[in-house]
Amino acid sequence: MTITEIQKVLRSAISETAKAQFGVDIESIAAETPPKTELGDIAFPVAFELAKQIKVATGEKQNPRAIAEVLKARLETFDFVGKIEIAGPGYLNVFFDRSKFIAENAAANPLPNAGTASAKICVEHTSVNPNKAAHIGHVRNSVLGDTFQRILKSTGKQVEVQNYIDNTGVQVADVVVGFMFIQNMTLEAIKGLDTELTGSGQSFDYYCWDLYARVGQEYLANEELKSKRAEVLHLIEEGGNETAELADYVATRNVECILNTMERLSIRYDLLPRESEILHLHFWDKAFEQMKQLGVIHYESEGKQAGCWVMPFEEHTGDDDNEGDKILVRSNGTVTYTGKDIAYQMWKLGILGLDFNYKYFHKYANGQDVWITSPQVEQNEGAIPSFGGGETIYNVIDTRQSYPQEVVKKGVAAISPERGEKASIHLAYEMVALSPAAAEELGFALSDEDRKRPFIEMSGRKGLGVKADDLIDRLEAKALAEVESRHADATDEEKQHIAHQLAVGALRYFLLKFTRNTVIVFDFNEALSFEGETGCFCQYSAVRANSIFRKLDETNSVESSERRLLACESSEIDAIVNSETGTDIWSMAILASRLDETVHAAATANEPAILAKYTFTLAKAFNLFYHNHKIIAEADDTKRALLVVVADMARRSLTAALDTLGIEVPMKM
RNA sequence: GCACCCGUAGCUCAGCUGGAUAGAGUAUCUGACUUCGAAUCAGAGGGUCGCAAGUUCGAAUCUUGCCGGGUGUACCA
Repeated sequence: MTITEIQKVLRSAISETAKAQFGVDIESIAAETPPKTELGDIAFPVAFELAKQIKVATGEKQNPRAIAEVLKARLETFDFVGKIEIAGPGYLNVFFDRSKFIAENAAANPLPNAGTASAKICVEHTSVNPNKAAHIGHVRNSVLGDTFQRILKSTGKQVEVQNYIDNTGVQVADVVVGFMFIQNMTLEAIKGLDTELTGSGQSFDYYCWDLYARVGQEYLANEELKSKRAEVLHLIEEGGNETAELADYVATRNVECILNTMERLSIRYDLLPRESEILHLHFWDKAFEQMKQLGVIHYESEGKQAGCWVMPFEEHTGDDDNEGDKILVRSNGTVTYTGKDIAYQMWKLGILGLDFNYKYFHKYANGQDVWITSPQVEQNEGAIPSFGGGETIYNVIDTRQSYPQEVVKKGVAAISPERGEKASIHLAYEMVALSPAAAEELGFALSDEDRKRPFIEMSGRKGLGVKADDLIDRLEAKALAEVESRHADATDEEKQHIAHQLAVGALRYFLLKFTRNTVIVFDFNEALSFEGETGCFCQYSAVRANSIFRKLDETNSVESSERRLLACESSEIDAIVNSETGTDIWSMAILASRLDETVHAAATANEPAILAKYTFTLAKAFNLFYHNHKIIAEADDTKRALLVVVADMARRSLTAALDTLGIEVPMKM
């Protein structure tokens, strides 16, 4: 039995006993992991809760320890239980039968549910405006989203990953203004520039990064240029004209660049839904009609918002400057982002009654396909997968967009009350900001006031930010130097591959170790570190584990060791595992067995950091285990077999945990 | 004004639905490479969990108030 199964059995036994012996119904039974192995493998603080309930029901005051005694007698009858202790004021501490547990879990899959299909879940992440290169703030979004979808898959869910392309928004319009009215370039000229850039090893999205910042600066001084923005935006939204064609080229090229950046980090998508299709395939019109009929929005005929369609928002009141209600349709008839997102989310949930057209976009190096939406029906080779229609949808979006996301959620819930607000989940996360020192390191002049601030927000408009590709390049270069110093004999290709794996591990772990609602104040030293709580540390631990198994001969292989353990008396194993030095062997085994439980906890709490922390703890525990036990050199046959089996449990669990974080284990490092 | 987030070791952060002696990393100091790889391990010092009340057998965790920092409240996204 796995830990999860054992917990389930124990919980229901406690619940039944509570009902039978004390007449109390207890809805949820908390199970804890004791702070130390010496205190047990699972702890139930349930006796305190029961004492309280009994007092409420009968007025009778019972001692928690006496209640725990009754539960103890019941739980002791299970064969997987070694012993039970009542500790402190009434903790019920359960100790597993160690030899039995190891024998049963030695060869178990650390993630038993992965791959078992169920109702589909849609995860939207990345959704970078396609007008410039991605910076590390965008990468936090993508890494969180990608890791979360991996976590969901590890719990057995079927997941579809979408990256929304806002190809008709203001930000794309700004770069288009830059190309057309600052650079005076036609579409042909831009294509020529693109070829030129590619030829000289530069990238289109970097060029746009600088151009976008320049447009932002020019707007401040040039009113005429600023007036072009609305014009251009209108033409892009309308489509079927030269400006729209130019914008489409610019946006698509940026999408390609951003997808390349993300692929460097093992982040891939199934579908790229575009905003232009939301408009041209009349998704909004349909959602708009439904909301009008249901009365969830209304037309404002007077006041500040006269001429607009708005959704009321009572949760917080407006002030002198702003109304509390949210505008979905502007007085000029155009739709806001929030409005379009309502239509998009309805499609994601399969309640819109319309579908996109699809075009094959790209095959990733690993064989995965990514599709993009299209205004017209396309001739595709092979079948188009079925997109959208998720049972639950997760939207990985900056916490600064919490307010419009609440509006979207309310709109969707109003149209589909039976699905309700639980169907759409905003996976919010705090921004990645720069320390004043980091901003200056990037060459930005700061005012004295700025220098006193706790952090400086990154800004695409100002061109202030750490570009993702730059950081990955720096990480790879640094890792390569380290690999070079340790494995000078390896081929260049091999060394580069390892350096790449280490860079990905470092960056992904760095962005995952913080919980979602922590602002990451970016620091170059910390982000570029390979020591301490880093991805590299976890990878190193796994690499060491693997090197042991490469050196084990046939008679000591994992399979032989498992056979040897099964053949010997359990008392013999118990003698080792229950001895003083054996306790940390057991600690290693039980910790390695908690991956499945941890992945479920991370999925339930929508918090990938829980898994990152566990992975680090596991790696640390293995390093200690590795230090304290000489596995290959162990003289005692049974103990050696036990060490091999436990080390194997640890490395498989560590490898699976890292894989769920999107981090590979190098061959050597 | 209103809504949301944060305040825990010098610094950066964990702390699960209230539970056992509040933990990591980093920095500082000390020790360990003839070994399955030292990108590692061990040890030491370092805490009024912002402040104050309340609920409870029990509070870093829940409630209220205050102080300090941040974000949002756009006919941007």
